[in-house]
Amino acid sequence: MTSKTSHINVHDNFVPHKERLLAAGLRPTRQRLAICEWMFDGRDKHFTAEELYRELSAAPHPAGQPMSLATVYNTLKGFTEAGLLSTLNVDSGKMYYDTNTSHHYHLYDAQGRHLSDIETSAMSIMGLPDIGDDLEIDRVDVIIRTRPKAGQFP
Amino acid sequence: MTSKTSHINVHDNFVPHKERLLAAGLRPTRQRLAICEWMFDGRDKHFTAEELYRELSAAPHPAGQPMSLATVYNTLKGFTEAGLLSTLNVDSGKMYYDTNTSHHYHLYDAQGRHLSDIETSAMSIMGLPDIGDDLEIDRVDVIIRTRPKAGQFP
DNA sequence: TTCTGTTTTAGAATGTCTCTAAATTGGGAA
DNA sequence: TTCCCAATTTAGAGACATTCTAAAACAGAA
Repeated sequence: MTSKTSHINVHDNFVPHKERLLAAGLRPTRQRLAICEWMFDGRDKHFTAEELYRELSAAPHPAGQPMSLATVYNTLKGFTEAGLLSTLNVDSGKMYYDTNTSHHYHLYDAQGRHLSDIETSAMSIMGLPDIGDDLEIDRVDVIIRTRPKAGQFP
Repeated sequence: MTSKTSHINVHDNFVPHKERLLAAGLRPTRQRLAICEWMFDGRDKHFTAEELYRELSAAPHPAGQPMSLATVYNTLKGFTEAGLLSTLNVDSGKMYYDTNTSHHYHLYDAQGRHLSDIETSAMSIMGLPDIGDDLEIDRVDVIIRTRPKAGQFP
């Protein structure tokens, strides 16, 4: 076990991201790799462009790379088009990105401004409307918005 | 029939709107009445502030009243807080308003940028997640996004 | 190493919406 | 009716998210 993994060093962390980018047809630049490293840490993440920019600008950070805000916007758009990210409209005014690209629903705590995923297997929607023969369903967005229970002291 | 309705003139159209505003605790100003007249024509409407502004600015129009864009924004915000309108986040960047204030779902044709309502009675959602004892569900937003069927020639 | 098309960048520009402070208005009181 | 005042409207500035532009930097092939 030790011998097999002993020559895996920190730089190897980039390899899966590099492959992921190449597979998506995106050139693995320093900036894209840094964003991948921050985003794809194994847990589902929901964030805005501004949040990602702040995270990567905050030095020291494992994925810290000086990067312009325009690059963050460009990259997130490119990743979304390439299918590496999905987008979410929780509130008008800013776009949310989601590292979970499978079809799923969302729970949104407006108080804490926190989003979490709900797998489609956990919930079911019945009675989808008839949309005619020329259209098909692209996706079904569901956002369950919660608030502190009435009579609750926050 | 004629005698009973013969002295109902165009100005009477404003009366229900005036009452609606007063009931909502809003002073029935010229601008608010014009917006009401345009919005509440009996059919459910989905629109942005900019669209309403353009509609009311386009003369001649039955509800045409010179009105600043700031007033449109202020009024829509006030109407929403008073429960006369509901809001909808279809795409980030702009807010959509809906004259249907009952709880319902939406069908969104991204091609034609057209929204339509789906009554909650027509659809059912099962398996809502457990959200703990301190929170309650504020509302469940559902947007069914459609696209032209693959292999379709638009 | 050189070359070329891609990517990044700073800063300007755009679009949506809010704020500010001054002018106008609606509706009650006199 | 006329006066008055708080509520409303307004133009314009400001704030914020995002996109655009055109020039500099870069990645990867030759």
